[in-house]
Amino acid sequence: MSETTADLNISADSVEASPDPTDTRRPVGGRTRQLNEARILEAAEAVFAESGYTGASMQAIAEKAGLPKANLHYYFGTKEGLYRTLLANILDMWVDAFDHFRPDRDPAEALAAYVRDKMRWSRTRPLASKVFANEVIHGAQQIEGYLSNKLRRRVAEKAAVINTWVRDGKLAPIDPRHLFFSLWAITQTYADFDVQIRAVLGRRTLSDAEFETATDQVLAFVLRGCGLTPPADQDYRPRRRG
Amino acid sequence: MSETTADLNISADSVEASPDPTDTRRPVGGRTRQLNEARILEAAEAVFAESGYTGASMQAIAEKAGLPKANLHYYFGTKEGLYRTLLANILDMWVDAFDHFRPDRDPAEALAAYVRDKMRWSRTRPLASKVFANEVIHGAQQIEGYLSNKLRRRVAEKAAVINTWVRDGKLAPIDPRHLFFSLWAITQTYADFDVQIRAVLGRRTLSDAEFETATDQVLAFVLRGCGLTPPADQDYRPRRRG
DNA sequence: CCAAAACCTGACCAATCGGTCAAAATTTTT
DNA sequence: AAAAATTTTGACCGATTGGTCAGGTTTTGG
Repeated sequence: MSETTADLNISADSVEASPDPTDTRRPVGGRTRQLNEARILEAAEAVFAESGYTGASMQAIAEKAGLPKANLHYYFGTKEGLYRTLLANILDMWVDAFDHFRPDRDPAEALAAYVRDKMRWSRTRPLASKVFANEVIHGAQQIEGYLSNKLRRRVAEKAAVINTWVRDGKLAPIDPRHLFFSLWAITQTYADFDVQIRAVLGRRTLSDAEFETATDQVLAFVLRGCGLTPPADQDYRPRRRG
Repeated sequence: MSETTADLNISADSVEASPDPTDTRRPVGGRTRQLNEARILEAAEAVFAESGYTGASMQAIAEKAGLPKANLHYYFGTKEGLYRTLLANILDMWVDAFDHFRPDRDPAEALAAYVRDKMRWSRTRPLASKVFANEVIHGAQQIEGYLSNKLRRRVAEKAAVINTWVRDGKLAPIDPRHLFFSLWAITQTYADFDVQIRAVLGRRTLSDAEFETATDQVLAFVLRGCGLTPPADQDYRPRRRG
């Protein structure tokens, strides 16, 4: 397996492994290496998102990256190694959004900031979201450790914060963990199920304005769902059919 | 292609094709045929849900069904034919839940019935949900027609009903289509992302009681999100950590 | 400028894939 | 019971898969 293959079981514990003397990893430097690995990972994200893990072929990724197939194996060893590295990159960017939930912050503000972050993520990195969704749907074998360790702890930590808000009467009585499940589902559906959404809306693509509308709708729904009042009534009003 | 392969482009229009004299399909009878097709479809649902379309092999489906591979091709022609038939079966069961949204019905009751139906579906047919999710995430090439025709029309039809409720002040100002996106996402996540949910909750499996809790949480969240009052405050109360 | 390290890649391999087919076995119809 | 229709199945096919490797080229550091 490649030297750069991420070990999700380690990173999942948010415990950096102590320096291993037998670690043969080259220093992550190497301009060429960094450039090519980035190109390969970008291509891999697109192909894995489109075709799933098994459906994605190293050949297809290589072509999209503009490199010969053997080159991919040189940098990442195996297909699984490349896939795991990609997943690790995605998860790293993922966790930070939790930081909005702090005890001293206004619940409505925290929720709004979190939802907006997640919606922006669905808008700008839909492929990453699809790779993650595909992984979880098919059993999450590669990120089992992350889910039941790092993510689980992080959710428990933030659930405690939300529970204090509930206790103080700032929020409707809610199980924070199920709240998170709903928040994830609602926001990520705009990335994962974009085809369905566009089909139902009758649009080939969603403009920035349309996606803002979606975000406003989601936000208002979530805030009301938590027993809060959306900042201002949306200017949305149903129109009678001509 | 097999005679029993569903033509999703036709069924998607909810227009039954007029009897075609050149139609060479055998009468769907044949006890053996019906039995074996059912066995194969059940096995296919499990394998497609677990491995996705490309990841699923006819060999794996055959083994799960307890039949030789050539037998599958005899009944369904190609892998794509089997897959499309399976999808058609799933979609057929799907659409009916919409019927809860009727102008004369109480909005809270209609929403509650719909959510409960969808949650029950996630509980009893999680594999079907996963097959559908996988299909949509990877482009929905096989059900494009269904999404942009039958589903789109059905949503527009029910969106009109919900709009009247909004106009009458029975519901908070909501874009019904985005409401549907959220409802689908929230309920289906309990099937599609079950691994993640169980990991976060720290449970190997969810008992019926735990799933009822989830349903209650989702229902209360949705009703509040629509500007309605949940039937009774849940007995949920956050407990301080020992 | 030169040696060593890093990088590149065409050619090749065993395994698995979806699909075919002829011939045998079974069931249904007459 | 004979004939026809349906079902079963092992063997086989070309294509594609992930992965390997030897031997080349390029880059880097002293």
